[in-house]
Amino acid sequence: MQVLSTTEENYLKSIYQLLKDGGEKVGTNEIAALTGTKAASVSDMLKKLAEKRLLSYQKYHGVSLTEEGAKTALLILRRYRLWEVFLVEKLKFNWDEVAAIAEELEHVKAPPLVRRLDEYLGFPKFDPHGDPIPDEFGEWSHTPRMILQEVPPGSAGKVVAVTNSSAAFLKYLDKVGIYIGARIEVLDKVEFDGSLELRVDGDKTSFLSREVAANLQVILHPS
Amino acid sequence: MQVLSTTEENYLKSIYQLLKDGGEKVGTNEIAALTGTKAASVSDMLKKLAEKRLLSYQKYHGVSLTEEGAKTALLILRRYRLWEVFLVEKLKFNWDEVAAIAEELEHVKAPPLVRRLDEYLGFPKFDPHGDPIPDEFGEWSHTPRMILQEVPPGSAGKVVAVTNSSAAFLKYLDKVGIYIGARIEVLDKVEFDGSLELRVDGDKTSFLSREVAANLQVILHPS
DNA sequence: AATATTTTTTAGACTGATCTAAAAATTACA
DNA sequence: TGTAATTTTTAGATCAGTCTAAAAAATATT
Ligand SMILES: [Mn+2]
Ligand SMILES: [Mn+2]
Ligand SMILES: [Mn+2]
Ligand SMILES: [Mn+2]
Repeated sequence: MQVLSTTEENYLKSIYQLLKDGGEKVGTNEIAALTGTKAASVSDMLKKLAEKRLLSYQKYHGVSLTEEGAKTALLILRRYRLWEVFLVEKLKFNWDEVAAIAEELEHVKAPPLVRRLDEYLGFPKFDPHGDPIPDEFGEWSHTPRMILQEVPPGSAGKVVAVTNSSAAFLKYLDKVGIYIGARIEVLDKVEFDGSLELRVDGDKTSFLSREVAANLQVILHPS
Repeated sequence: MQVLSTTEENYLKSIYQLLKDGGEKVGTNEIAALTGTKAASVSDMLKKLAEKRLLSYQKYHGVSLTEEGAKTALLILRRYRLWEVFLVEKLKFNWDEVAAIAEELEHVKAPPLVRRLDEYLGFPKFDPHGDPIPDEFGEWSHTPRMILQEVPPGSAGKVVAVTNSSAAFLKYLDKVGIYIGARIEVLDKVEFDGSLELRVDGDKTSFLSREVAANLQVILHPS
């Protein structure tokens, strides 16, 4: 496992994220958009990371991560999510405030630190947004989840993750009383715009737009 | 308060340390030795930091920190020592293992993080080595301390700080059972080499060399 | 006071990360 | 299928931080 710069780590993680919710390959402009750089800079970095065998790169045809690149990305993600847990569970930050800080902390690489932090936090399996935390080998358990938007009316379940961690989205969820672990009953799906009518924790009744419901993951209760 | 790079922060903290246990001005070579760089690199950095009004610099005559430079250094030291407390108190690292990790963590500058960390740790006034932790204004209370080496035989006191934080030194203290808070009675001072015979916590009797005793600070018990 | 030694600065070069502008390749579409 | 639009790469600069080697200044020694 090579020692990477903060910048290299940030690129690697970005590429991982883009591949995860995209396809086989990811393009230069996409990476530039996500990392806040220009395509020219990305081209340079892709060459460097390909040189280090972290990704496979054919000019003009995008990149994908190698085995080693993917594993490295997952170990960065592990640190990122462990710090997120720390910031929320221990320092009492709200879940919409932790992204930027964890973005910095994730680059402190001392392995004993990561191990002890994990232990101190009680070996959490999920971060404050419901995302799984890879273990020290870059592995995690995949539990089957359903997108709330696709849950048929009449079903009930539990919110287990959000697939958008922007402060705006998370603050909105706070306002309507939705959180990781909240019990949800889908009462109706409005034909016109695809919005959902639902009950949260048995009492509150809310309407959620299609966009919002598409960014919530649930596990259905057996009915 | 300007935004400084990690490198600039490290230089500033080093210069602060050198001035603290040295005199009025500190020279280029000294800084190079402490930061592990070459004199030429230091010259460049001194120009840059002088430009930013963090230190006053006359070519060939060494540097001293300005008011703003000193305050900035103290805020870096604050973050460093708070992280040291975290690593020892919460993550259960030994006091000889935390320097390098805190050296990295100190550069995460998000102000809410530092505030919450301080709160979470219970607003500690001293780090694991007994060094005072500056408050958010860069201030701390100076309690009068005595160097163990200078304590007259027959006196008793409490260890409150170490003035050397090398792993070798700290491990040695572990071995002879000396720690921050340990009660010490000075039984005798050996004329020949200046070493001390003392009792630790009422039972164990040790001999400490002059070098070791010179790096321990105590507060004497009123007798 | 003159010379030798030490310290510090400058000159010039290199690396990593970034940019803009221009060239090249790919893809879209008429 | 040939041209237009888009995407990507290259060329050439800049900036921060570092280095070695050489020049300059300060300090120590005779
Ligand atoms: Mn990051
Ligand atoms: Mn998260
Ligand atoms: Mn540092
Ligand atoms: Mn300390």
